[in-house]
Amino acid sequence: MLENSSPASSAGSAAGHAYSHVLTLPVRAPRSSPHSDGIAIRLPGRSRLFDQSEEVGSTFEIVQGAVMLSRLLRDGRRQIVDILGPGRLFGAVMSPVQEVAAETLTASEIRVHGPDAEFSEARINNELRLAIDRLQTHAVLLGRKTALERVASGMVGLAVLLAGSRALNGNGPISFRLPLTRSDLADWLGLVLETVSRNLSQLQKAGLISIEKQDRVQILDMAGLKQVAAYETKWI
Amino acid sequence: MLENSSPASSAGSAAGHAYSHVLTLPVRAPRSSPHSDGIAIRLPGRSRLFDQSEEVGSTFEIVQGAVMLSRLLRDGRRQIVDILGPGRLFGAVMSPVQEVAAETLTASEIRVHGPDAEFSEARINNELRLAIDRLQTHAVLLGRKTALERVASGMVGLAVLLAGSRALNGNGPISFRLPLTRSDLADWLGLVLETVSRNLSQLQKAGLISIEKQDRVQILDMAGLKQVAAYETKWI
DNA sequence: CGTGTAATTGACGCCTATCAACTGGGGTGG
DNA sequence: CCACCCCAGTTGATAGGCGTCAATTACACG
Repeated sequence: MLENSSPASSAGSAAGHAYSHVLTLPVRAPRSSPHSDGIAIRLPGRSRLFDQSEEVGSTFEIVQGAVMLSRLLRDGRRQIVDILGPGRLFGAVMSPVQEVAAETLTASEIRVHGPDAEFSEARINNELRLAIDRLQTHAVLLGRKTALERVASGMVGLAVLLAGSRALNGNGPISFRLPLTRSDLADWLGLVLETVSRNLSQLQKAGLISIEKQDRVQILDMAGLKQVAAYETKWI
Repeated sequence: MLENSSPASSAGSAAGHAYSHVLTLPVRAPRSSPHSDGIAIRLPGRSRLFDQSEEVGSTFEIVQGAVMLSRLLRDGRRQIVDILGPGRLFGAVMSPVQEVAAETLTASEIRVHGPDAEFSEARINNELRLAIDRLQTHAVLLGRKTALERVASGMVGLAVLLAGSRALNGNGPISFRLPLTRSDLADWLGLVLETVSRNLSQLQKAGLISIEKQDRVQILDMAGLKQVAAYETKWI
């Protein structure tokens, strides 16, 4: 027979979650008038917005903060498929049947729009196209980059997300708090957490970044980091 | 210093292309009246529709056949990010600035719509959402599946694309011609061509598929294949 | 029938996963 | 306020899966 040892090892990182105090808030569509532009709610980090395969009628708009979208295989393997920052939409408008789970990474302000909320088609199309572009970029990372390139790419991407796109070109040192655990990073970059840790250390030894207190990241040489990341020229 | 040996090995499979007689047809927007529903053209397999980073004003609609979208890293590493079948749209409407190259896989009939073509917003949104769903599914494959699972998933996906979605549930043997070389499959599944070949052989030895003349595929046990593929239940 | 390219298969090596021990930082309770 | 605990993170040793290199076979096309 055909022995296929599916590595359900990363299941541990998916099931037993990083933060035990995850609040699963019953976020539901606001009962307000139609055509409202939604109510804004404040959520702590690690709040579950909705689960994979859950029926979701609302569309969510990130006012500030960050949200990750992830998929699970039945044996528990997890892939974080996207990470979103301010301005981005997700939820009902982005996919009729939810195929992902959504969770805040940092304390966030999220605007919740009911099923009858009116977005301009141009806005929706634009958001959908942005999502496709990010997913295609990530496919290249997952399919064709080495572990070191992935980790470097991840740091560049998070710097842009958390410190603004000026991070890409400005040459002052950029710093931000890592809102992802090593296990999250691994599930985003298609690695295991030890490999993420090792390669972060390597980037640090090379003088490209520095990490303090495990989650304070400072990018010391953005140009060098992008080069290691095999970063595509046209981005953002 | 930081030694990063980027595996530009798959460059060979990207640069020196599989079929040397690729015709780069100057497909341009039809000069016909606005609001036309486009002209249909017939193309042989391996016709390049547009290149990565090329300015493309037209939107393409697959009447019949199949098209692959791919991205290249500067060192030549290639990732096939999506494979499309009849009914699908790609080109201008799908992304304002092209970030992918598009090439037919099989002899195809493609409808070319000029920049001012009118698609219903619902149609466009639906196409964009489908693309996102496929890309998310592929991210799970690239980030979290083993080589055997990837190859099995690829065969299931191609069966659906080339033999219709009835392939998924019907229990008669499904057969189709593989329109991808082993090198293409590798660039799609995030592997090298030898690994693809080995795992196809393994699926064959397990009695799940059979391959004749290198490109005649027959799926003998779809249920078993889906199981090996770690195929998600809700699909198509 | 001969040639060129794709595909298969084998041998080997390396990168990343796995397993395990240890370290560090934050929170809590005495 | 400090000591302890718990869990995230780091680092090392080892293993294994997939990539690499190379030789052979199969197939398509003249």
